Parts: sequence; structure tokens; C-alpha cells
Amino acid sequence: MPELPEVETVRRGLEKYVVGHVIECVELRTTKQFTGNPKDIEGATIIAARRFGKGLVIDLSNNFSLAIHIKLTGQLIYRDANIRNQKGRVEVPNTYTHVIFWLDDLGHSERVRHIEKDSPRMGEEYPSISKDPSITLCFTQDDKRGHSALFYNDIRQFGWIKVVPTDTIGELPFFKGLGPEFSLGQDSGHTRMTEKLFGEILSKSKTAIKPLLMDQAKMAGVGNIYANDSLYVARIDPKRPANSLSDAEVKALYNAVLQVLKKGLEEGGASELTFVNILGELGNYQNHSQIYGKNGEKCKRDQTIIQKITLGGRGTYFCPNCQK
DNA sequence: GACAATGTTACAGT
DNA sequence: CACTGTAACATTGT
Repeated sequence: MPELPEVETVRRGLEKYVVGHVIECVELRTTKQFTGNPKDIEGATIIAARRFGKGLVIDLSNNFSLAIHIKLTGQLIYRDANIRNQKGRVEVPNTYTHVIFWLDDLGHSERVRHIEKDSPRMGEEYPSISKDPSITLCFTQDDKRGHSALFYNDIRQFGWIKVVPTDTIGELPFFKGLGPEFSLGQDSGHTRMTEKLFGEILSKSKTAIKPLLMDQAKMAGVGNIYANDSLYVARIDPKRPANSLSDAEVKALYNAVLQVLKKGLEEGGASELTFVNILGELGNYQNHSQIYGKNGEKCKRDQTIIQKITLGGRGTYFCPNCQK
């Protein structure tokens, strides 16, 4: 899930389905990916979902937020209490469900009283649930049946979820280190990339253009799929030093990046690995990718065989004939 | 079994 | 300091 269009797809899903709910309790089935005190968010209402580059922030009514990065295989899936699993969607919970945010729900708005009875008071240490992942924090099986929930699944367990005060989000290393990001016009407010800024960043670096496109500290949002496709659309060799691009090439590449990100978002993201939207449904960009994953196939423009190399440690696909 | 997979981070080396 | 390569994180699929 990885790149801007995928994360934005999830953000929009959060906005549509999850904002407005109260987090009744947090169930940690695996604890290594979760930091902070779950008790800081239980009882709070979800008021907004923001995205910064490939990072997500879920804001709560009590001035705490959830900072989330799903890395390669994380999934955030919302399920209504009455429509838990459906054909064509990821079933939840499953083996890879590590965190469950149990939510209030229509017809089931009564809070579970024993949550409060057993919860530590402000300032008290949270019980060492981390030692025993089998402990359900606050809901009984019966409670769960009647409640909607937000599930966090992650096969590779590279992702993270952090409970932090809302005003300290910017201090987290990931968010602090983000460069200006490509904007699709309607996303939330991180510093925006402009063509001028893009040109300046490229002119200051002699590193290969593709790794630079993917360097989140220099510019946020582009990962391997969209970097490959952008360079193909702009007909630029991924190995070119960034500062060797002409003004026309810079402009073409900037527009190509915006174009492929927009297409990715329109298609609901690329489900190359495990990516699904908030409902657990696949995206469709993988069926529209320009060159990513197509080594050995023919270039659509000139029928040259597409090559795959490694650049900056990542698989890189390009047409050796029309990408100069 | 070897290798690669939408990402980030830490570290060693140039 | 800037940049590069590599390993690591954990698991699956080819």
C-alpha cells in the first residue's frame, strides 16, 4: 500500500466510513507494531483522517492522534457490525490482523462498562498486555458481534501505529523528514510540490533520477511503481543524473508524475501485493501500469523489449530505446 | 532453496 | 556533509 494514491485511497475510505465513530476499545493481538497507550484513545471520537506523503494520521476528539504507516503490506479495513465479511473482500479478522479498533455502532451505542471499571486512571501504567497477546482488552465475544471495527492487518509487520498528542505529529521522525509532496488537488495540507521546486530539487542532485523521485526526504509520495511509470511516460532513462535533465524534461517528468499518481488514485490504487481499500476491495492500477513489472514484454511505443535492472537497490523497468 | 516483493531506517564506506 | 550500497525488519510467492 504503499504509495500516495494507495494511501490517499485509504484516507478517503477512513473519511467516509470511520470518521465520526467512537473508538470503544483497542485490541492488540500483536504488540510490536503499536506504540503509545491505547487508553489514551479509548472513548475518543475520530474527527479527521489526514495524509502526509505515504503516512496517515487519524485525529481524535481528545487531542490525541494515531500516526500510521502501512509500509508494504499493511491494510486498514473497516467492517460494519452487520456486514462483516463479503465475497470479493478480505475477511477480517484473519491471521494477519494485529490491531482491532472496536468502534461504537448504530444500535449498539451502549458503552461497555467494564472497560472503564478495569481501565487504569490517567497517569497509571497500562497493564502489561504486551506480554500476553491473547488477552482481549475490553470486549467480550458477544460485544464484538454487535460492533463495527477498524482492522489493521499486516503480513510482513513492517508498518507502525503510534498514539501521540495531535500537536506532536510533526515531531515524529517520519513526518519531520518529509519533503514537499505531489498534490492531487484535494488532499490534506502538507507542503506542496511545484514545478519550480521540483526543478530546483533535481538541479541540486547528481544522483540517478529514479532513486531521487523515491527519496521521501526530497519529495514525498512516489514509490517504485509510480517512479517507474512516470519515467516511462516522460521518456527519461531512470539512470540519468537528476541534474542532467533539460528544462523540458523536468517539466515533462513533473507532469508525468502528476499524471500517473492521478491515474493511480482514479483506479483505486495498485493491488500488486496486498493492497486493498478500506472495504477490503482490490484496486485496479496494476492493470494499467505503464512499465512496472513488465520486464521481457514489449514497449507499447516501439516494441523494444523492456529491461529490468536494479537501481538504488530497487527493481527498475525501462525501455532502452525510448527512454533517453 | 534462492530470490524478489508498492517502504523505511540504520549503518558502513567513499 | 552528501551520497551509495547493504542489511534488516517478516512473510509469501515464484
